[in-house]
Amino acid sequence: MGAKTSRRAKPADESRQRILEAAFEIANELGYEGTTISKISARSGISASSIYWHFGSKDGLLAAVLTDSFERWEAVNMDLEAPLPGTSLGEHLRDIHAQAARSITENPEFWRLGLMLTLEQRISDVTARTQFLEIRSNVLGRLAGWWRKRMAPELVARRPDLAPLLARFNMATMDGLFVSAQADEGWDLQTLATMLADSQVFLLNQAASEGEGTRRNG
Amino acid sequence: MGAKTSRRAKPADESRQRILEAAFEIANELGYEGTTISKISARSGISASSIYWHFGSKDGLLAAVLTDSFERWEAVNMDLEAPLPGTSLGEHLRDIHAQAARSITENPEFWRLGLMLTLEQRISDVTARTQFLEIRSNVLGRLAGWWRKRMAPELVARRPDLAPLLARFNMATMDGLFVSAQADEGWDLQTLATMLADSQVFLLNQAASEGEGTRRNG
DNA sequence: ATTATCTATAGATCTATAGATAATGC
DNA sequence: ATTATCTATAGATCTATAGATAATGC
Repeated sequence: MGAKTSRRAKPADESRQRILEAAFEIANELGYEGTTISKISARSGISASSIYWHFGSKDGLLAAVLTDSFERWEAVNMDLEAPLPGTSLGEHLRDIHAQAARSITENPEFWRLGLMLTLEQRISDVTARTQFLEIRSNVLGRLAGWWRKRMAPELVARRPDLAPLLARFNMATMDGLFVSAQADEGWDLQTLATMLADSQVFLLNQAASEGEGTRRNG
Repeated sequence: MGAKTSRRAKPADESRQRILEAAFEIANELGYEGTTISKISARSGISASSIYWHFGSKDGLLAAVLTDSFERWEAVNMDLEAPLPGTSLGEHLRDIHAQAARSITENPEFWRLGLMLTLEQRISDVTARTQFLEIRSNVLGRLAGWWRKRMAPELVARRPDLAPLLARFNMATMDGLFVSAQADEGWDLQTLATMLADSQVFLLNQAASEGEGTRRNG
């Protein structure tokens, strides 16, 4: 009943966008396995066959969802700057981590989706999972580069493993804070971010002083 | 074809166990949403109706899976001891975290399942999810208690928030190492565990020395 | 009688495609 | 002609239950 549905009312890819949004929301709530074309169709109001027309397959759709949401996430979260002159490394790190902690609570969607894809263990035929793992490894590389610039050249030469380790320690802790925030709203993420910043400064100093005169043991 | 299936060949709850195992494996690979009675039936070789007879519902089955796997996990992972006399806190922590890192790679199943349940955001009608969150909060409480015993009474009185914070920092980092290990096999978890131990000792000392004469600012 | 299993099946949901149809761009 | 949509539908899979059947424990 009511007006006959007019086909092709929308310009170009407004529908595409609606589908991506609905799929992103559902994948975020339920993971890859819980995301079905049916649910996406119901939420977006666009027929299942149109979804297939746009994306070809569930795998293709989820891959597009990941790319699309990554672009938005990256714009907000990946500006790694050098500390301003006059700012200590410790202060700067506290700022950076505080910002990261804020983004964990304010827009957790992209990272949550990625972590769910990481934990779901299908043999690897999920394109979106592979994409996320690549993004993750890329972010890690950028973090390591940032750390390398904060280290004295002598230290970089003596401990080439240190920058990647600090980067990994960083990412691991942030992943952990992320999961914690999902499990329980009551965490004081700001304080925990400060603890991480202070720990990193300590670890860096520890490594630097180990080299002064003494040969490392092990 | 072949011999007619004999019903009720098995004693008491051997079947129950087979179902739990199959369900645990599948839930581990695919999360709650990806776990279906059909798949469990196929993997365990036990008919769907028998599964319903044993567990009543999918929710009931997954709740049983979580309880059952938690018991096995707890037996291996939750013996928090005091440091032996003559061992420094730092050395002891390194041991503890090294052990935790080993268990992350050696039997990640229970914790992975829990994290997947945590990240999947269904409104909360999943009993297993609630159970895991309670377990998590319980583990956190035990960790905080452990830390409190390592702190001078004066410090406990002055910074009652410190033990829970160290516990949370600990758990967050371990969650993060866990996720990292799932994403990429190449991590040197032992070194990262050492970094965590050293950081905690540093944070504890930092808090202790802050109280010597100076009033904390903020 | 109770316990534990099976087969069969209803009804929902899911993936994917075929084929019709309407708007757009030549 | 191409683009973007819809309805209809096939066939698979899923949840859950009914009802039959066999072993066990009185």
